[in-house]
Amino acid sequence: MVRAPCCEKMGLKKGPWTPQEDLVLITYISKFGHGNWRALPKQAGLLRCGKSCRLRWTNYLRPDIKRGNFTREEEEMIISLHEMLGNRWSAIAAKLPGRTDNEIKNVWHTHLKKRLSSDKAGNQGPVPKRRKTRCCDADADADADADAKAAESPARTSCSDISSSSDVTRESNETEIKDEEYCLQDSCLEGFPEIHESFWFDALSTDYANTDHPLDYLAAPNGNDEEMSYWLKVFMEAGDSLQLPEI
DNA sequence: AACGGAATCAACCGCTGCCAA
DNA sequence: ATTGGCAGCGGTTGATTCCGT
Repeated sequence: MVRAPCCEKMGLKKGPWTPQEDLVLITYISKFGHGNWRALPKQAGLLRCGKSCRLRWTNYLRPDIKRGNFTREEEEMIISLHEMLGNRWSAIAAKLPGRTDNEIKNVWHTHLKKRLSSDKAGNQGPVPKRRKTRCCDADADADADADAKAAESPARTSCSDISSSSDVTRESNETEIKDEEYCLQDSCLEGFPEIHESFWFDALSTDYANTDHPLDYLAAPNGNDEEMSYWLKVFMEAGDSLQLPEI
């Protein structure tokens, strides 16, 4: 097999995602889904490889992700599932709605492994000092909010269950678009113009820039499908010859 | 207040398996 | 049966944040 060139060699960006990139990705996937990760960044105007986009979406941006501290019950579940399944993090994540394999893997390595070893030694394991995501959960209240929001989410599926974003976007936006129409065959993508990265960035609102998380803005009281369409229109109208594709 | 070590977690790397040609 | 392209997975890394001194 021939390995695809790495992002760096292709002149693609690496490292932490900016809120602007997040918004571009969320907006694009909400509107068009992600049938083809490899084609997505180009179509959306992102200087990222498809792999990076997929990871960002599945581990961080999906609307059904449950953020905040793991509950004791979740931790116990991870431990027992790990006994059965081993390091099959995606399989474990499938049993824990709203949790990603990456997150579970991190928790295992940082908390649970230590706790287990200290339990075996007969100690009460050290209580995790903190768990704070970098841009979502500023404190415990935020954690609680995140949990509450997650609980309100109509249908949370695990990372592993998501092979197409259409489930998520459809349900969250209450649209009735069929899979065939929503999935990104190349023909579907043709309607979406290729946009230079700077175009999106220039079009961003300050409101969005002041939120902690892209979804905080998009999931705000007005954050619905119409909101998405509105922003897309704003973006499109900022350009000269760009048009919303027909879906 | 400043510093250094520890903890955390987002993101990357590289491999595997699946599928279509 | 073989090859190439892709998505997904698990391991690992490195930047950031926290906490104790």
